[in-house]
This record gives sequence, structure tokens and C-alpha cells, in this order.
Amino acid sequence: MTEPADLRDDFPDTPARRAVVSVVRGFGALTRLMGPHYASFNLTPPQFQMLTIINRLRGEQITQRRLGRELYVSFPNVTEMLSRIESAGLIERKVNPDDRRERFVRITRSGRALLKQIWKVQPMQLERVTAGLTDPERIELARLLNKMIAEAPAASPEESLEKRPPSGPKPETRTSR
Amino acid sequence: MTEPADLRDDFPDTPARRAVVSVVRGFGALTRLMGPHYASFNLTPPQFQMLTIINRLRGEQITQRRLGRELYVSFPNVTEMLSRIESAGLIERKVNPDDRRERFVRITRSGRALLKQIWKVQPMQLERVTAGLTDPERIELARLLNKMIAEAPAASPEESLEKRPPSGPKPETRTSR
DNA sequence: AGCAATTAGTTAATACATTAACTATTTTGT
DNA sequence: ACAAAATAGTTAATGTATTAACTAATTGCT
Repeated sequence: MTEPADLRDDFPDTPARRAVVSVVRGFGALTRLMGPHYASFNLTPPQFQMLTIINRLRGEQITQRRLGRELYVSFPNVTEMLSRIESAGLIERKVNPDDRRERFVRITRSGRALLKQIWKVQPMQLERVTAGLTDPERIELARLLNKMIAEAPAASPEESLEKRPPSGPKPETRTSR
Repeated sequence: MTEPADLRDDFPDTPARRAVVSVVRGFGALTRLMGPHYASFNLTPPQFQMLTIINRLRGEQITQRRLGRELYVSFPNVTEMLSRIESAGLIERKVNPDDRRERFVRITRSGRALLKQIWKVQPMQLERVTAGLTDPERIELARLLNKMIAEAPAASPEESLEKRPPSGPKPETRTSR
């Protein structure tokens, strides 16, 4: 009675598995390729993302929670990232006088100047890291991933970041960490 | 004909940009969806990857450098991750008596038992997180990403992890970090 | 043989990311 | 009005990830 030999040493190589593995590897490849580019502007990739969002929402009153939702990032992480780019002079935070719990985030003149510098070369960098694909392939890749994201089950960002299940079964103490 | 207003506030929305943005978001979505699954086995996603590779290479003499190359991860990171899963009893390290700089890594009986547990549900989880796609779409997604990775310019893993440019121009001191 | 260069691994400093627990406000409900 | 609940943000603890700088062991060259 020969269970497929693979089953004893691994799990099956399904299309779903290939898709997930390739997304993880693709992300790693992009990060390694783009990192030095951002570093040449003294930014990390997440810092660039953050700055881009803050700039795009310019004109609105941007709270830190809003940024967490836009970037799909936890709120404590927003606090720390903002502290760093604030001390670099790229953004500023100002308490909302109408609700003193909130702090509005704004990009500074210096932050915008930096972004404009990056924009000059950014399209070329994106071409470079996706050089293996044609334009139609790039669009198809984006379509597939967006479809995957859009139709993924539950655990939607709002849910996982905002609400919490009304006290589900305790996640059981971690021993190995 | 006015220059597209967007150009002053952002950079162009090219196919390359859409592709890169979607990969980053796709990775984030997968991480959030899979995290709780691994957590239920007291593992993080990278720890599972590490354990899987170590198991797959079982029978070979696995050095830590080898693991770094397989996982596209820096060598110090290998050291720290192994320390954690070693103290959880999932792997063990043994100095190579023929070259005492090296330490061979092996999965323990307990580590293999854990992997087998995970394998029982892993395929279902991968189906779940890619539920938005059909099988042909999953395969096409993997094909596009693998093509993108394979044909990406330079900065290949071996290069960036092993060699270093023969002392290029100093990367210029970071001020903001 | 003996010293320089290389190689394997670790440690240090820093950044990103999470959840849990906390403070300080504002809102709600009686 | 005023206590309870909700909301915004921060701090703490931990894990992942990087580069730079270090130790220890081996190899190569003369």
C-alpha cells in the first residue's frame, strides 16, 4: 500500500502552493533589488511607502490610525516609523485641538523635496526590477494578485486591525518564543 | 495641453508600478492570512520555511551558509532563527569535526513530528489564501513571478550574500537612521 | 613552517513588524 | 453630571531582517 512517497517527506506541490511560494519569493527579490535604491536617499522601503501615502493624502487631516489602515500596518508600528521620519525632518505631527487624542500628520517642505527627487528616478527603477516581464505581463500579474487579495477570505485589514473577536478561545501560551 | 496634474503630485502609474505594488500588497495579504495558521503550531512563517528547508535537505550535511542561500536570507539571521528553533527542540547543531568552523544542522525527531502535523492541513490553508484564483490562474501567477525573478538584473542572491563589490565608492554615511 | 587571505559563524546596532498592556482623552448612557 | 465604554496613541516584549565588525578555523603561498 504505497502512499505517494512524497507525502511522507513533504506536502503536495499544488498550484496553490506554487502561487504562494512565488509571491513570497517575488517579494523578497523586489525588496533586495529596491533596497539600495531607497537607501541612496537615506530611506528604507517602508519609509518611502509611508511618505508617499502621507503626501498623497495631503490636504486631509491625517490621523495615525488612518495611516495604519492605508498601509496595512499595525498602529504601534506607525508610531515608531513616524518617530523616525519625523526626527529626520520629513514629516511633522500636531495635536488636533478639537480632539486632543488625535495627532495630525503632515509632510514637511523638506519631505516633499525628497519625494520629488525620488520620483525622478522611481519609474526607471520599477522598470528595472520588473525587466523580466513585458507590459501586458506586468498588468496581468497585477490583475491576478489584486484578484487574489480582493477575494481572500475574512481577516480583512479593517477587521484584523480594528475589531477583535469577542474573546475567542485563548490562543494558547507560546512556549517556543 | 496641460501636463497631467498627477505628475506634480506623484509619479506615473505605469504597468511596472502596478506590478510592484501588487506584489508588495499580495505578500502582505498572504502573511496576515497565514500567520495565525503557523501560530497555532507555535511557529512563525519564517520558522516554518526554515524547518521545511532543513527537512528537505535531510541526509545532506547542511551548513548554516547553505541555509542562508536556500532561504535568501542573511547569515546572521540564520544564526538567530536557528537559535530559537534549536531552543524549541526542533533542530540541533553539531560542529563538523573535519572543519571545526562549520556546524551541521539537523532536524530532530520532534521537529519532524511537528512538520508532519502541519502538512496535514497545509494544503488546505494554501487553497484558502489563494481562493480568489482558479488553478490555471495560480499557475500563471507563479510563472509570471518566477520569470520576473529569474530575469531580474544583477544583485543575484549569491552575489549579494557572498561576494562584495571590490570596495566600491563608500555608500555615504546615513544620517537619518 | 609560517603568515596572509579566506571562510564559517556570531555579536552589535538598527529598522520593521507584531500583540498585549498601558495612558489620556472623548463619547455614551443613565 | 458622571461613571463606563470607546478611541487614539504610546510603551514593552518579542521576532524577523539587514549591514558592519568581530572571532575562530582553515587554506594557500612563499
